[in-house]
Amino acid sequence: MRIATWNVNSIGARLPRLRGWLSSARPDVLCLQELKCTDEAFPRDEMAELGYEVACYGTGRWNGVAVLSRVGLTDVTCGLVDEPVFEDATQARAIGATCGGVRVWSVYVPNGREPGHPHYQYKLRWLEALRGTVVAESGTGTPFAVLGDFNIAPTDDDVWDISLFTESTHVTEPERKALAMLRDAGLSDVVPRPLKYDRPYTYWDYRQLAFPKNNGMRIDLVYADESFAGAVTDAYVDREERKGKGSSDHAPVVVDLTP
DNA sequence: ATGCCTCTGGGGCAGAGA
Repeated sequence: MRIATWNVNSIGARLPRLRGWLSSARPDVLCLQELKCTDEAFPRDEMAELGYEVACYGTGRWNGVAVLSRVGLTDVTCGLVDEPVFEDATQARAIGATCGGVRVWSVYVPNGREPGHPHYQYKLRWLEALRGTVVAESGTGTPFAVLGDFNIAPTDDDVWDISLFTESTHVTEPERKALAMLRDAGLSDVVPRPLKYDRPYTYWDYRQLAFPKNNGMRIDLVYADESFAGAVTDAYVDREERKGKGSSDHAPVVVDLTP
């Protein structure tokens, strides 16, 4: 069984690349983030042509998450329990579904903007709500994982140059502590192979030749419980998908499990 | 090293991304 996660940075702009990637990689389950579309605008017919059912949660211009599956799709949950709001609005950042006997959550963790910003506090509160969902749903014997854009680099080696991040989100102690709390709740970080170079970055900025220079970050993560992690046979970052015109700034992370 | 930022909404350019 193949499960993947990909921040596509707009499902509309990425549709040709998404179709091509689904046809070649053929994941059984794909978690998507940053749809930037409403539920009505999601290209369900195009996904159905490729054999995928869709569960999506999107509100338009920003955010938006989905789960695609060709091994069944049930028990869809939109949003976290006690999910915090930002500026009085709930944002579409988490969707859970059960696919082929595996429980997955596709998440787009708030960016945080900068330490001290209200969005940063929102990010930390949001991660606490995610932990609540993990505690409630993982470790039951049904393989469970949270996959998505966590907007946190777990270690200093997960950014290309830590000295450039002294005033930045993504590497602060409270953010990393939130990840540690997820691990304390029974999840482990399924670290993918990089395919090239020595670090499995998943994101490279569009600017300043970041991708050719490999100035990347590992912020798209797979946090899996024991049942899920124990079944993993391989995991890799599909950096080929970051190349060329019309790419997302994130690459897919692919995990293979025993059937 | 595989390309010097891209996306949406709205109809210009602001806001977000990380």
